[in-house]
Amino acid sequence: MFKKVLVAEDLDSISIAVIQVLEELQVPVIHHVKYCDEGLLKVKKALVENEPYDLLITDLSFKSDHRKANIETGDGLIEAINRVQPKLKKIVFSIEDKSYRIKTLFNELGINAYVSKGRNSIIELRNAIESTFNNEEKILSSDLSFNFNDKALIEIESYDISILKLLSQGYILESISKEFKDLSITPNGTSSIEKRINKLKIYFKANNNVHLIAIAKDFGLV
Amino acid sequence: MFKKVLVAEDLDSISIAVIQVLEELQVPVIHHVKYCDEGLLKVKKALVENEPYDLLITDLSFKSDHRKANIETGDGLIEAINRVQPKLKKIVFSIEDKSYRIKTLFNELGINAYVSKGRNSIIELRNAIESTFNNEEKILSSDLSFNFNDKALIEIESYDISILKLLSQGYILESISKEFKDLSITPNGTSSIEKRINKLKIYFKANNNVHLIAIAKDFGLV
DNA sequence: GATATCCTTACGGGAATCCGTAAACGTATC
DNA sequence: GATACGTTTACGGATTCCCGTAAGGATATC
Repeated sequence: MFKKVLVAEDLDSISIAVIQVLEELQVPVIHHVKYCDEGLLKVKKALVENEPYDLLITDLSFKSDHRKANIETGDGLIEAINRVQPKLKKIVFSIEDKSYRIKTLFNELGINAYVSKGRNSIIELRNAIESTFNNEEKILSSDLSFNFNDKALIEIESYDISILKLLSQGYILESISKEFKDLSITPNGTSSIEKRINKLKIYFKANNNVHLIAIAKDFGLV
Repeated sequence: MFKKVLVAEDLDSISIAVIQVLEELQVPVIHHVKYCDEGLLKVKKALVENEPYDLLITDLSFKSDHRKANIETGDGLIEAINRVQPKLKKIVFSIEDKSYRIKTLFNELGINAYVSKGRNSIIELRNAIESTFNNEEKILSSDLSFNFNDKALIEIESYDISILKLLSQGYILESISKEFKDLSITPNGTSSIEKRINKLKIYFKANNNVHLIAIAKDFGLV
């Protein structure tokens, strides 16, 4: 079993249960952080001291509070860790259940397992830890039934997300076009952006831009 | 201390910790349900058997799954329980931290305490349970710093929420007007609704309707 | 190099919004 | 009943969105 595990989870009500699982699995060293920044520090320190972690279990969303944080999300934490210890095994334990979000975690951040917080997630988490230890790949908790080959949501790319983000911030077409030109994002003509928004509206069955943003928010895209 | 407590919480990773707290407080009977419907049933059954609960601890949001549910939220559960056992003491334990939402819980559903899930919420929950037992009123966990007398968000009333809801569903002004006429909600002229949307835009510093809905989503108003 | 194809951009008319002003209505007061 | 006041509704012009069509540009194929 794993020898040294780091848990990044802000809610104490949840970390208690996660740590309990690790104890049951007889993990000798279990560390727990409530802030992403702290997590990165611990990983770096462990590397320097030549006693690196061999597993990270992290949440995705962290509450912000009075402390100013450099890294605010689990995504960010993983990204930062990938730069210093890319081979660290990573399990994400989060409430998020949107296939788009989860796929990018596997494909772009190289996580080993995703466990969705739910009614029977503790046993799922336990299984995921064991499977990860046995070098299985792309482990998904069983309540997530989407297919990895499903192209549907992969088609939505970062370009679309950028448009949706700006729309949700109150930008009008012309401003988006200008912003894209400044950032050298192409295509950036108002027409092209308009066309793309149209596709999104068809895809999400949205009546208008207001509706579209409401749906995008529900999907956790922005 | 309380003699019979019902915990309504779908996430097993959280309920473990909540139940642990109740055990530490020496509550002799602790029941736990993962679905709202089940919670209502248990409360009714306990009443019939003349062994009613004396405390409810509930989450607000419950994941939906294959099971078809009549009550889908903690709000709904409390509302239903209020009809059969209005004097039952109620603590809400949720991640929600929007003052608007929390105020309505106290004012309209008569909850006794609100504990926000956070980095030190278990001790807060424990305190809230004890305070509730001692008949203290309107207990808020300490990380929620808003003022009960703060008028700001109280001004947003259900009429505004209705407008925002319909907007977020892709309705145009005229359709909203028609819908309001059907439901006998007044005022229902397109002009009045337009004016109200304008006020909301000013209030939330939104540039346009798209922006407004994005903000409303963030605030958890719709 | 001619042709086809795809992608990007431009343009224009109609619909919905944004925003200010004014009329109609309801209620209270005298 | 006349007046005043606040709320609701109506109207109109400017802006933006919406949606279709078409022109311009790049690339691939022959």
